[in-house]
Amino acid sequence: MTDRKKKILGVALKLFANDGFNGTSTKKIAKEANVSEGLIFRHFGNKKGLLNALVQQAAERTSVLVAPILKEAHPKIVIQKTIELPFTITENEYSFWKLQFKLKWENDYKSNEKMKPLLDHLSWAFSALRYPEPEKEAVILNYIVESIAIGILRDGTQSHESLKTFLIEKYKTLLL
Amino acid sequence: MTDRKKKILGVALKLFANDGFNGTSTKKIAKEANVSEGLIFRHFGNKKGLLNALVQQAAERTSVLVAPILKEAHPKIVIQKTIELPFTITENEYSFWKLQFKLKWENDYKSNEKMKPLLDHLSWAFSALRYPEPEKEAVILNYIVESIAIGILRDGTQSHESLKTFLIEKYKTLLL
DNA sequence: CATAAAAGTGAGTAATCACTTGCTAATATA
DNA sequence: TATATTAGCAAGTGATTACTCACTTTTATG
Repeated sequence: MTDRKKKILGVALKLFANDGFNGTSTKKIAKEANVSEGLIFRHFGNKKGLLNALVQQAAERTSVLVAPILKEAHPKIVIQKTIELPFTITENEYSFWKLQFKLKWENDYKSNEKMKPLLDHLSWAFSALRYPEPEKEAVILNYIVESIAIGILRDGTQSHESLKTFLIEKYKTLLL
Repeated sequence: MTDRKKKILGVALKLFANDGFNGTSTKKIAKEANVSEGLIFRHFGNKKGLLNALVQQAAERTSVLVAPILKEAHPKIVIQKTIELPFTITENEYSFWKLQFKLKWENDYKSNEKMKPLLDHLSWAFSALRYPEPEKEAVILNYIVESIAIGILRDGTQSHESLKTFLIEKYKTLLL
């Protein structure tokens, strides 16, 4: 991948995340990336192709992030690592996640199956710990984690830091 | 408020919720509302003015929905009613809530203070029930409820119905 | 009933949109 | 080194955009 192509992707990610897909013109992307507008279409075909490239990058990045949890064989640590997940977001990844969460509302990009493996592994963990309704516990924890991620994207990490230990302790003491 | 004005608001709500603000043209709104395009600008000044009118309607509607919980004086019922909140969404309100949640990602309409009174009342309820960290419990429950609402908007009510009783039971048994 | 205000229309308008085309510069490959 | 392929640019293109304006129709009010 050429430097200019990477630059286009980076700028598009930031602008799509902030101003939305329809709120961002290809002209603005080109200008901010110091690139001719035509180059965007040379590389990505059309505007939607540019978004698709970003979505594919995101899918790969997500699976990398979730992989260590899926490999984890100790149920308690699976839960702990899941809780810690949103707190591993660094500021330079904000645009990335912001776009991810925004796209969940677009009809074309619902794809909630990306988190399915994590949900299944969480169910297994709760089941191993003898929770009476492991699937529901998994869904709830997944919801909590997603909301925290959204909250962090809105207000920053440190405002939620105390929630992390609180949740970890909460789930720790509930395990008997 | 004239019939045509109401019609414009209704159509705009649906289209903004589905296709986004920037993804919806005033021409399309006018056509679907059987109204001249100029009338939109006569009534709302500009396109953003139309969105603002919808946002204001939403604020009023939200406070009406939350009001009975805020009046509730029994902490256990405050929690139960909060859990039940997302399940009171009917299908004809989907567009309304969809737009609400989408707007949370727009820089101009973050306004998360709308739910602040509910959050405070939840804190009070958990405090009254001798939870060691009532504020955090309130935040978590609020997150859960928001996520359920989002899930319902995505997959419908009945797929989440079992979660309701599960959560109510969960919070019931934890109270000593 | 007269008249002013409000509601409503439809044909514009300049600006912006995503995208194309014809071309040159760089890079890879034989 | 010759040549084919890819990367990149500048100047377009028609379509669409939010919005305006001159005008007519309806409603309210003294």
